[in-house]
Amino acid sequence: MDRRTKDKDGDTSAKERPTLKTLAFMTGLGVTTVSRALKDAPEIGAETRRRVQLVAKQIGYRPNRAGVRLRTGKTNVISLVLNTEHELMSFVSDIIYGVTEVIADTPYHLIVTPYSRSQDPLDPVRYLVETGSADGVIISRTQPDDPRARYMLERGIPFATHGRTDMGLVHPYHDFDNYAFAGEAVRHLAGMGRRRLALVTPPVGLTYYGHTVNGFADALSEVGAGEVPFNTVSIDHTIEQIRMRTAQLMRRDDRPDGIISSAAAATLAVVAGIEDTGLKLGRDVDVVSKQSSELLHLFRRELFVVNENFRLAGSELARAVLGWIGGKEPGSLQSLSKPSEVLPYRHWGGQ
Amino acid sequence: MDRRTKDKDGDTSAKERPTLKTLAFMTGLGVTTVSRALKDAPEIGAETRRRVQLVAKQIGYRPNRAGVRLRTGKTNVISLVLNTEHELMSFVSDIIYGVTEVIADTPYHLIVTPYSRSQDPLDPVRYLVETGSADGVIISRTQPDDPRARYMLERGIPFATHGRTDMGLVHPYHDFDNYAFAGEAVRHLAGMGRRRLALVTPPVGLTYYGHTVNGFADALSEVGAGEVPFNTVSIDHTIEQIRMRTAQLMRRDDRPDGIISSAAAATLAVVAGIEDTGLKLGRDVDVVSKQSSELLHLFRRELFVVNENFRLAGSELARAVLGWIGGKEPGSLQSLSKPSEVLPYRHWGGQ
DNA sequence: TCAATATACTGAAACGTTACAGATTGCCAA
DNA sequence: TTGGCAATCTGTAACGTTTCAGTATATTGA
Repeated sequence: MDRRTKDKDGDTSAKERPTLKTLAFMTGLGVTTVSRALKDAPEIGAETRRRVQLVAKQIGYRPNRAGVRLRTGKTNVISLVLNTEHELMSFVSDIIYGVTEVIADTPYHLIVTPYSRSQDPLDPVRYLVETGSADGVIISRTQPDDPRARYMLERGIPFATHGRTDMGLVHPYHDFDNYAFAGEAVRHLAGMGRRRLALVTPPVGLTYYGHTVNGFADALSEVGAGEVPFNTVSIDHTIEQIRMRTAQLMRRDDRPDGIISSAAAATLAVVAGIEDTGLKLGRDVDVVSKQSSELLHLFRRELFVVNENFRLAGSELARAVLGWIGGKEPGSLQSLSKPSEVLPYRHWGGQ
Repeated sequence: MDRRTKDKDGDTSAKERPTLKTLAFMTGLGVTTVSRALKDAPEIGAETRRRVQLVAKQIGYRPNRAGVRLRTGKTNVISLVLNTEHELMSFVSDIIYGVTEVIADTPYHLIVTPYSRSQDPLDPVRYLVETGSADGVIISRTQPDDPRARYMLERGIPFATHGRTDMGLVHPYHDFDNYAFAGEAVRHLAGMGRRRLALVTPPVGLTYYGHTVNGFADALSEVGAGEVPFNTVSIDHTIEQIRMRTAQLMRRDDRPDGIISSAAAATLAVVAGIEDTGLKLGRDVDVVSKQSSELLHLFRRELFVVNENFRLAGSELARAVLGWIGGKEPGSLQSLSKPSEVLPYRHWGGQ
């Protein structure tokens, strides 16, 4: 018989990954006892518990995920559901880092579940739930009446949304206060004497479109400034479209003297469109933009920015899902991130 | 007895997810037969096979991943290993989309495994291999003598690297031809009469640092231009550092009249640094930069760009790992992406 | 002293899948 | 007729884990 044949108990070759059976053999206990000792079950003697845990640590035991998952249904997986066409570049990378930061010292893995324009956004969520592929889900591009949230609420699977819903249903979320952002931006521009403001909106249909538009409108009437409608684009449009439409806008007689943009990439296009018409940023028009990385000031120093931290969003969302999975009240897992004040140009790094 | 109690065979409640047992019950066959019929095993009758597959499709049977994984060890998971500090934003999002595009119609899931500055880059890879968490791994920031590639080669786990190694070992990779990029950039600048060129390099230690530097040096001597050493920064440095060091560089007597930058974010900082000293892009100095999204021309129209497609890289890498898993020769799963020509400003979208 | 009870541990079964080692049937050659 | 063989199908075991239903021993109360 081959000398390296694996024993029924324990390992002779020391090559295979240790299992509960290995631990049971080494400690002289039953696998049940070992299993319970590792999870601090009450009916295990204190010394036995310590002994088992010591040995487990020594030989680097790690529970087999497939075993656990098959037996308990627990996947130890969080899924981040992303739209492969319309998510912002910076959003994807930062939110992933934020999530991984939080789950780093948990047994959780992060899987990325994509969907594209052609698909119903509900598809990937349905897949995840039906196949039981994740213990928790994070979705973005949240809508006021979001079928995905409704579905997951029905099926009882923990999730968190980036952005709020407005369905009268309670669930964890993290959101940036876009109402406040738009308001601050308007007040800032008004404070500089700008009177005719235009808004580059978030995608129509998403909840924060409403927040932004309302913040904009409320602040406009508060400061007594006027709106120049600019409904032909949103930040979901291509750079080229935004640039062209901005140029069209700026050639009108009633062109705005202040523009507020909901995303950095759109802002680049807006500025290009402005300059295409020969107008000058800071003289003819001022622009306030949200950004998620410190790049816009390099682009044009005349830009005003408000920072939105997507890495924080990722962390908060991960914490929220884990909290729900861990049994906390969904209602207690909601957070709203306040915008920074509007920041003007400042010189970095130089002495 | 509760009426909704689950039968030993089949489902009465029709609420649970179908398994092989469900299928076996419905077709009147044994689970073994069903299992084999679903994977087109040869010893199953043609009609039985069709019948089983029909029923399976009808009731939406999906193999339980945990069951398969426990039994076979196959995880159906590809892991993308990312550095949470130094990866480029655009890299992360595009490469993820590229990968998901390819694995979309396979049973594979993508998990993101992060590591940070404080950790040995080998750690996450070791974790993946030791716990058997993935069938294939994709790594970036590849080094000429890469311990991760060496390790995975030893352990026999399929992987692909973004960037090449130089260890005399064969493995799948996808790379951008940075030697060609640097060469093209030099020739372009020389063609405009630029004679003293500086290079903002990739991170020292990565393989493509060498490729870039060599392409730069070879082309310099080919066209008879000179190098202005600029070794105090790489694209891994912060925006602020690059900006400051560029300004220092541009204040020297022997300042360059042409700069080549290996990444778009660094280019923003370089341009800012140039302008901090009162010099003008296009007049005093020309800059050629790599970019992965069409943004630099919006930034300064005088910039010259070469496009690198990270989404393509993601797809190629995914194809490569899947190929290796599927039994193809590692040596046949290598691809090199040629740079586009150097592109000057052009106006988009306008009529 | 005896039963009741608490304490510490254990084997067997089950989750869903695949691989192994048959079992059954029909057909053909000798 | 019989033996052999191909074509189809099947039960059992195993992957590693947790849960269920115990068992054995010591401790307690009366």
